[in-house]
Amino acid sequence: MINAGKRSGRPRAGEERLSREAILTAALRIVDDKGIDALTMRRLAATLEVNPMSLYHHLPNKAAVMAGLAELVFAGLEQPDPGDAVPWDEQLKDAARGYRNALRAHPNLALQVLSDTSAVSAVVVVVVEPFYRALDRAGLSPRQVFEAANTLVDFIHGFSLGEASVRTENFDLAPDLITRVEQLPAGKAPVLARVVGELGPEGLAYDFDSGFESGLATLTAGIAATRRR
Amino acid sequence: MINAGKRSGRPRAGEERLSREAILTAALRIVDDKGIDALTMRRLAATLEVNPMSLYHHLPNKAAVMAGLAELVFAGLEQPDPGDAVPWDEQLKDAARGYRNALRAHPNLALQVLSDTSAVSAVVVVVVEPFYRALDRAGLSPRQVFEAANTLVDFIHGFSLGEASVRTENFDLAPDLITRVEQLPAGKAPVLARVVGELGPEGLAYDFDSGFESGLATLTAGIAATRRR
DNA sequence: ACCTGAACACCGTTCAAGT
DNA sequence: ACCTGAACACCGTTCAAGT
Repeated sequence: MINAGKRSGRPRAGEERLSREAILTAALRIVDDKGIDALTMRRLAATLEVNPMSLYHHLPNKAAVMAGLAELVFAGLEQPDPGDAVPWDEQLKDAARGYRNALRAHPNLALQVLSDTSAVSAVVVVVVEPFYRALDRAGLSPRQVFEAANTLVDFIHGFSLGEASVRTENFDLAPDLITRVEQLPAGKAPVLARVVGELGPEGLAYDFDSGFESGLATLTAGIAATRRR
Repeated sequence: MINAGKRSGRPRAGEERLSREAILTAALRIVDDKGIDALTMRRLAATLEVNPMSLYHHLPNKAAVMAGLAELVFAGLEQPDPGDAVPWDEQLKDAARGYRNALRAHPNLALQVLSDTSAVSAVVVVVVEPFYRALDRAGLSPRQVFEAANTLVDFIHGFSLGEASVRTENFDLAPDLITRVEQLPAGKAPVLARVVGELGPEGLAYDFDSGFESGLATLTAGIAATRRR
């Protein structure tokens, strides 16, 4: 209790203990350390050694805290763009890897961010330029650029959702999938059962990195195919 | 107040007012009508005209209610498989459309389901067979089938996430995107700005159906390309 | 202007008591 | 076995009062 003898009322000049930024930083720490459910206004205030109500002078409500977190995490995200030195598809893949890494940096927050339309569109608009640049270089029409970028972003979101869920729950995909397949009624999903059987536990030991690369390879190949028509 | 004179204690035989199924059905109705946040144990009990605590005799806690909802919605989902009468890529697209439609049927629930690993893997294992069948027919190796199916499912999840968010918030993509692009610092995202400008409001009037089809086209083209190596 | 304390209207859940 | 009532330990937020 460093601040046990705290007084109420307005702090003296230069003594403000609270600011929007300080609140959001503390909130991000809670989310990263204890998960999204652990973030309550009361707990947040407690870690700042402040009355819960003090927060409301800097942020209007809890939703604003959430939105502020999304902003905090992604606003500073600058995509390192390899530029025209590499082929367009490498440029595109690099942009995708950067975006995935950004979403991965705060897995507890990612679930929240990806379910929040306005957070997503704020983030996407900041992040998407390298995608557009690469797709433009590939020779796509404006409409094709727009659609390909959307498809790629959707893939990254879906992938990151799975990745974040697994991270926050510490669960092992391969045994889970095998068990589930075994529990299905016999003959219900023959091809699935055969493929899973042929791959075996080693083959299914899911590696998120190679799964992501595989998706990128498929998507860039598909985009390249679209281009030539 | 139909049941104002309710008594406590065990109901007579054949008089049970509560069951797991009745609870979940009522819960789904609340979620569909008022959104996921409106689903509280106390409110759920109220709509069933029952004491909140009675629910705990049928489901251990609120998380079980959520999981039960995911199960309820997707367990009965049978994919209409056009079978080998159509080319593999049409079969694949049909399976994807069916899965998207299933996620779309309860948009308020979709956000929840897609953030819940165990719900997702339970759903996926039931839904994924037609994907495997089509990809197998395309001549992919087991490993390629596995990876292509994952990529496709990730795309559908990311797409559905965006679709569900927009539905639950009733928001218009095109003006939002244009405004956001205009608010970016000049020169920050030149290609994005140019593409958005060339498409114009009409070109950006986002149609989820054609966005989804565009993604499917790219993915199937990419899968076809992978196959021939 | 900024922080506080008490209060309001909620939550999910435990536990002992009814029939 | 199934339902209930009271209680506990929380929430987010409003409002009036301090300095």
